Amino acid sequence: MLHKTNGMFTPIEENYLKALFSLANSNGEVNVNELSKHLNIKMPTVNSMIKKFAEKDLVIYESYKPVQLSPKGKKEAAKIIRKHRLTEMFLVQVMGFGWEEVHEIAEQIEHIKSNNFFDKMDELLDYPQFDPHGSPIPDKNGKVINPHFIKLSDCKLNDNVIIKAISDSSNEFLLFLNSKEIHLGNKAEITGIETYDKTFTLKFSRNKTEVFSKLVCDKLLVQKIE
Amino acid sequence: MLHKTNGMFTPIEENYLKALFSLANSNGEVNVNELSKHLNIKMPTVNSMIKKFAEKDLVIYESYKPVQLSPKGKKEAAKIIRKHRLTEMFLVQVMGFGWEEVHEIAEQIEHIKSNNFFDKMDELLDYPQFDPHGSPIPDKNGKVINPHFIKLSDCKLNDNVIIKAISDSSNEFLLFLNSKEIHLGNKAEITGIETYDKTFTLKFSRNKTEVFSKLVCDKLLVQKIE
DNA sequence: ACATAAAGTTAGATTATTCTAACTTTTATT
DNA sequence: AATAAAAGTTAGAATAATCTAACTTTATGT
Ligand SMILES: [Mn+2]
Ligand SMILES: [Mn+2]
Ligand SMILES: [Mn+2]
Ligand SMILES: [Mn+2]
Repeated sequence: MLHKTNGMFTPIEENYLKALFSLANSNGEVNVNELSKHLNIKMPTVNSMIKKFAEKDLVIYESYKPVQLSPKGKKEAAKIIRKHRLTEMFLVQVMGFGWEEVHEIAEQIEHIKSNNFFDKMDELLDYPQFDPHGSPIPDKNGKVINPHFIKLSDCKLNDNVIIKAISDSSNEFLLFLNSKEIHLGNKAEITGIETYDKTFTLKFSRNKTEVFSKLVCDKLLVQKIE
Repeated sequence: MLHKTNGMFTPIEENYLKALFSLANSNGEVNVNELSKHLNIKMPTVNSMIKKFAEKDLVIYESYKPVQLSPKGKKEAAKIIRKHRLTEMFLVQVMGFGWEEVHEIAEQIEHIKSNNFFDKMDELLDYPQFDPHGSPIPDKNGKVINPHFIKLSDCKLNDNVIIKAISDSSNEFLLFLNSKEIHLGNKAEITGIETYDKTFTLKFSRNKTEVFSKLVCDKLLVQKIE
């Protein structure tokens, strides 16, 4: 048989690639230990997969050093993240799921082998730039834009902001936001900042004011307006 | 660890179950050999899976005899077929795919583990009874209705029929029907039957008459009207 | 009925992914 | 610097799904 040449990965390999992409620090490095914890797979297993990836030139790797996705690996990872985020957007916009329901399903659908399928989603959604949690959707070539949103907690008194994304998409946080009826795109003015504990008061409209702890404000990514 | 109790199958097991369901003859029996050919998996491999299925009470099996799905196995198979057919309908109706494009994608999506996902499809499609090829969609409990459509080739001169389903969903046949602009739901009158070779002439409307070979008429399933 | 062919089974090997236990290297702490 | 802890590796085994080769049973065709 001819040796495998092209970019066809198993769902398992795809999950490793995504994890490597997400966990990369500013130098693009990932510790085997972090990867192991993130994937909930023991270190020796992760170690063998890393070695396999090094063979396939998906990562740059030397024993006892952190791993780094190669340009090729980064591109492949971004393509899978694209499928994940497109799927989440599709599930919310077309199928009517809540943003707290989509991650688990997208985690599976991202592995479907059919470019047509994801192209059709893209078309139906009119080529969205962001997923339902405000994360950017990589393009078909694996290029990701960096929208440089800022943390709400880094804003000043009287700033006017739009909520653009969240840095924690856990069920608990999403359900918390649901309970306060906070959605991406909401505009608000910062009408108070408690200096003692950095609690923010936000005025969304005449009849809607909310008080958020620093914990929450750290997770809300915004853009200033005006 | 506790032993696995409930109905959670691997995609591979699900494909075996579906194949057993589809290949069953009138007595519900399937030969290992047919199964092997259908799945494109060698007989010894199929043999071991059958034995595993027998352990799990999904099939009734004795050495050197044909296999039979148990009631439990039949129910599980029908649930997967339900997901396959719902998906095909969704891909055509909601996403705008052609009926010749959906099978391969559905073959993968049928394995997604999320009842919510398929329930949402069902709801969006308003609880369809048939897939895009006219095959009945089993209900949530694995119950399948038998619509007893008849072969066009079994109809008589001057019969009026509606095309309800096709018994061959191969790409070639679907593209042939596309080229003639034949769709499910089309009505026609049989205006001619060549006795020599059973070629049918069908009048679809004032300006549309088609001549179909017996090969084609055998694959078109219809309902008589009036 | 006997021989051959077809279908089905068993045995043993292979690949992918995972684990635990034991070992090595690197990092942190006294 | 010595030691302990953490991180990383290696070795060896397990499971699921697959294969080929060899064997057995059943069916078929004279
Ligand atoms: Mn997600
Ligand atoms: Mn995944
Ligand atoms: Mn199909
Ligand atoms: Mn399938």
